Order: sequence, then C-alpha cells, then structure tokens
Amino acid sequence: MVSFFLRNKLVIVYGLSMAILLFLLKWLELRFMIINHSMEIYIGAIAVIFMGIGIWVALKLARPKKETVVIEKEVFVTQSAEFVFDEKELNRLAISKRELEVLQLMSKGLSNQEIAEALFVSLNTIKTHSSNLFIKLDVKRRTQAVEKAKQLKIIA
Amino acid sequence: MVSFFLRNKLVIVYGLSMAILLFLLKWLELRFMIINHSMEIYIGAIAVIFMGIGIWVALKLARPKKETVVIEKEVFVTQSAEFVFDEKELNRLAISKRELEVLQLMSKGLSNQEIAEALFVSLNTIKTHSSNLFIKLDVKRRTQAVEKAKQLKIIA
DNA sequence: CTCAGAATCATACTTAAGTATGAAGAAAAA
DNA sequence: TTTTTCTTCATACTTAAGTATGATTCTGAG
Repeated sequence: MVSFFLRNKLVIVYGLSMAILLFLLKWLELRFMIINHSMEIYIGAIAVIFMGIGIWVALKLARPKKETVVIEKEVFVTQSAEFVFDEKELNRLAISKRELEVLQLMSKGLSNQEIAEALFVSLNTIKTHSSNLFIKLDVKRRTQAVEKAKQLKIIA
Repeated sequence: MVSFFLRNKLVIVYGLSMAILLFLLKWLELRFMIINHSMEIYIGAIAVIFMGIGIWVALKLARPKKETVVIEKEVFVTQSAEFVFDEKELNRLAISKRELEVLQLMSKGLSNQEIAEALFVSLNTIKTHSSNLFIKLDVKRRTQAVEKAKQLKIIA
C-alpha cells in the first residue's frame, strides 16, 4: 500500500496538480466569461503555466546522471641504486671509527704517509690501524682490504 | 555570427516554436469561436500541448554532466648501475691486452708474485707491466691504478 | 673509582712494491 | 724486407708496506 504510493509518487502528485489546475481553469473561465475582451490573456496564461509545469516535471523525471570517467596515469619515478652503507656488517667485524676512516682514505689510493698527514697522526699509527684492519677483514694487503670492504658495503 | 547561432540555438528554436504555436492558437481560436460549445476541449488541448513542449525543452536542457577524475599511479623504476666496458677509453690510454690482464688481477687483490703465477710469467714481467700501467694511468701505486681504472670503466 | 677498549706512538725488522736500465724474441705494420 | 710495437726477462737499487713487540694516554661503562 505504502510502496504503491512511493513508486507512483510522481504520477499521483501530477494527477492532483492537474485536478487543481482544471478546477482553477473552470473558475477563471467563468470569470473571463463575464469580462469577454481578455480572452487572449487568459489563453496565454494557460499556455505559460502548463509549459512551466511541463518543464518542472521533466526536470524531476530526467535526473542528471553524473558520469565519472576515471583515467589512470602512470608516472615513472627513477630510483637510483645508490650505495647503502651496511652498518650491521661494520659492527659484526668490530671495526672502529678511526679504522674506518683509515680504510676509506686507503680506498681512495692514499699512501700510509698521506693518510697520516690527512688525519694528523704519525705513520706508525696508520700502520697499526692498517694491521688491525687486515686482521679483522682477514686479508693480506691493502688491495684485498679495499676490494673486500666494497663487497661488504662498508665503504662506497 | 555563426557562433551566435550555435550558442543560442535552443533559444532561437524555442522562440520560433512559440511563434508558430501562437499562430496556431489564433487560428484555432477563430475556429472555436464558430463552434462555441467546445470551449473546454480547446483550452484542454492548449494545456496538454504546452506541457508537452515544456517537457521537451527541459529534457534538452538537462544534459548529464561528465566528471573526469585523474588518478596518478607512481611506478618505481630501479636504475641498475651495471658495468659497461669502455673500450674507447682503453684505446685512448693505449693499454695492451696483457697489461689489462695484469690490471684485472691486481684489482682482485693478487700480489705481483701471485699474478706472475696466474699468467705463467716471471715476477719481473709483472713489475714491467705494472710500471707501464702506472705511467699510462698517471698514478703512483696499485691502489690508485685500480681505483682509476674502475672510474674509467676499463675494469669491473 | 676501576677496568677494558680505543687511539696513539715508538723501535726493529722483513717483505713486497716500485724504479731504472738494458736485452732478446715474436708479431704486426709500413 | 725493415721497422715498430708488444711481450718477456734480467740486474741493481730504493721506497713503501707490512709484521712483531711494547708502552702510554684517553674515554666510556660498570
């Protein structure tokens, strides 16, 4: 019963509007029967009113659907494979900060004397650090130390 | 001029329709003036016609809107830094095949004696090749030679 | 405060790397 | 065929790297 009303809501409202309007028409018809020279105005009013009703009804019927168009756009972001320092490996080998500094300069091709000057220490100190590094990295010479450290990612 | 017509197409068509309908009304009005008892039918016809016009006009006006949504999707591309042998650089430096072999083994951390054994030559030969390499690469020691060769992409 | 680890430095010594000079043979280019 | 380049090897020497041993100072954790 209620569902019948909801489903036909528009039709019922439309019908009632028509009934009211027809009643209004009859009433206005009788009044214009008395004032006979305003016939054109009367008819013009009817035309406008019913057109307005038509527009209103149509707008209600034809609900504008929003059409959504989804466009997926791929954006390529380049991610360079940069050196990632492996701190875990450094800790595992128990290499100290100073030892790492020596190793880094060694990998750049500096001699022991040059490393000593860069770090403001004596040549003996560098020899000591080198020797300790070789033990920790289990290598025999600086070329091996540098190569191994790069593989282990503790230097760039 | 033409754009004026296109922009106001609906208004113009609507106006013309109104003019024609008014003309029709006047014509029907004169005919029903002769047959006086059909007044209600005449007015009812007007109401129906103008409502129909209203509906038609409204349906034309109410165009469904299109909504465009752009979704950006990020795709990460890893840039692999693979070794690409630079033969041009090798030729520029005039490094011979044998010299390159020595350089490659040197970069792996082998001592001169070990390189000699690997290539079935004497230690003196390796020292000669090394010396020549250092001159060509403009370096003072093997660590510098290896580092520079990697930068120049003549060894991996 | 004590102790362990890191950093620094030294001496004495050995080994490896690197330089200078020269020679011979093989292969490629003119 | 001659010349140039590459490859190999040697001798003598210097320099740098690497080893062994020991000592001192500083810093941070317990």
